[in-house]
Amino acid sequence: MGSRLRSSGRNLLEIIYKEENKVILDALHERSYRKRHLLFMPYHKEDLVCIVKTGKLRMYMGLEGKELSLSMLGPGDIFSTHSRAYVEALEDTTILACPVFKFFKAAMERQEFMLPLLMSLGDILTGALSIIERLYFHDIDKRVAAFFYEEALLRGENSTDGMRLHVGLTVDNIAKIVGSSRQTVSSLISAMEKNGIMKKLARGEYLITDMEELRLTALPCAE
Amino acid sequence: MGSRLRSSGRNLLEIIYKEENKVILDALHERSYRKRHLLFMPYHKEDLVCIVKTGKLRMYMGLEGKELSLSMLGPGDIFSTHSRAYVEALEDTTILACPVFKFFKAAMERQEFMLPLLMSLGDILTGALSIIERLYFHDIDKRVAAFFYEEALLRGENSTDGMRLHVGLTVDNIAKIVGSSRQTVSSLISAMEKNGIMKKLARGEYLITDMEELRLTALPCAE
DNA sequence: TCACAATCGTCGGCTGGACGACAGAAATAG
DNA sequence: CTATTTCTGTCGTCCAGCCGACGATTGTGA
Repeated sequence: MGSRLRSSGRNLLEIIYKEENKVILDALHERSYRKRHLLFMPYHKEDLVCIVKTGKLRMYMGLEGKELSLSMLGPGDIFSTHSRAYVEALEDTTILACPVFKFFKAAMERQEFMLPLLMSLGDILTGALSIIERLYFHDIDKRVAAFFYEEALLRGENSTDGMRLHVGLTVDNIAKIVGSSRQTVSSLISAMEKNGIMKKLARGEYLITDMEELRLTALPCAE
Repeated sequence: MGSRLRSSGRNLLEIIYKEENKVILDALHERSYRKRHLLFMPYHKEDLVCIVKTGKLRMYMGLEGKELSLSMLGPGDIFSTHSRAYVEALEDTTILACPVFKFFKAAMERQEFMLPLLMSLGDILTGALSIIERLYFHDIDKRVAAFFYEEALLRGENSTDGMRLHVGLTVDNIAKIVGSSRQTVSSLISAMEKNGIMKKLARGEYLITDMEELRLTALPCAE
């Protein structure tokens, strides 16, 4: 998901497991959590930098029952606890955590690590700007279409009757990602089926029957 | 403006002008622009890091006549051109610019600079998350009240009849900052006057007559 | 100083989309 | 396997706030 707050890549994990970058790995401590565990609340008092080792996390903001998913984090992704976001485990997960300043000191000694780290931070900021842009400038029909279009580009599989897409998310989950209500997203998916663009096969499974029409619907939200 | 995309401080300027950090200053090139000049368009082809030396810039996103101000940048603030934002000069401005990787190399040699740089990036990301939160979770009346409340905390001046506040922005400018239309912000200001909370003295000048009521109106948007 | 541009307050119409509700279907847990 | 929980599609009501329009006021530049 290109518009999400995450750095894209396993670079960070590969780098810290190199022998010459041992100082960084030594600064990090493993923590494991079970599925559904709420790892961090907003303004967590420990000011940590964390790297996901295995598993999957969801970072989101919430207020009065309403939620906005900021990102789905996987292995190699980095995040900090000094923010107003919740972090929950979507599956059993292991992270590598370190107090911020200790992390900085270690990172400062390894240029090989520092550059991808900065690039990761840059990616996260780009993702935040993308969320802002979408929420402010684009209506929800564009945002939903863009969501599916981008998912299809990333993980769609061609088949005889169209492009199969295993999203692995419920309609409610998708709604929290695109910043809308479940009911609205549901009816938009229904409309796309009526328009011959996409068909819901089962929970989390879709068939995109007209990729070009989906792209046009998503414009200019997805480009 | 606490919720804006800017790092708060002159640290970066002070640091790069120290003799021992000459390598960083040598990497930066001065560029000057007149008031109203559009410095950078979205996806500017030069991938630059810039630090404001003097003057004032506005960074904003725009689409089809609609704009959202992301931040007001002043001396010591840092930004990059690799983004989907426009950058315009609000007054005559001088910036120090450098290609990203060259900047990184120089910064990597000076730990004294690197830490405040990372903290600046952290501040910018915090600001982005704050914008997301406000746009998504709070109605416009809260956002407007929060805007004035925070401005008052920063630069309000006590007087006999209340707190004088020189914002220096038109209603239209404020609307672009809080993410709304001029008409809506105007009518909200009018309502606050009717409710005895704040009074508009002149363009960009306000008198806050009930700071506590303003704070309550702004909750939970401003905390 | 004057002409013009920018700013502004106000009104009313319109719309995007949230959301409660409900019945049915699918998945999960014991 | 069964009971329970989660998910879902659909409908209809409601409302936050956008936006065109217009006349008045203020600020700027020559």
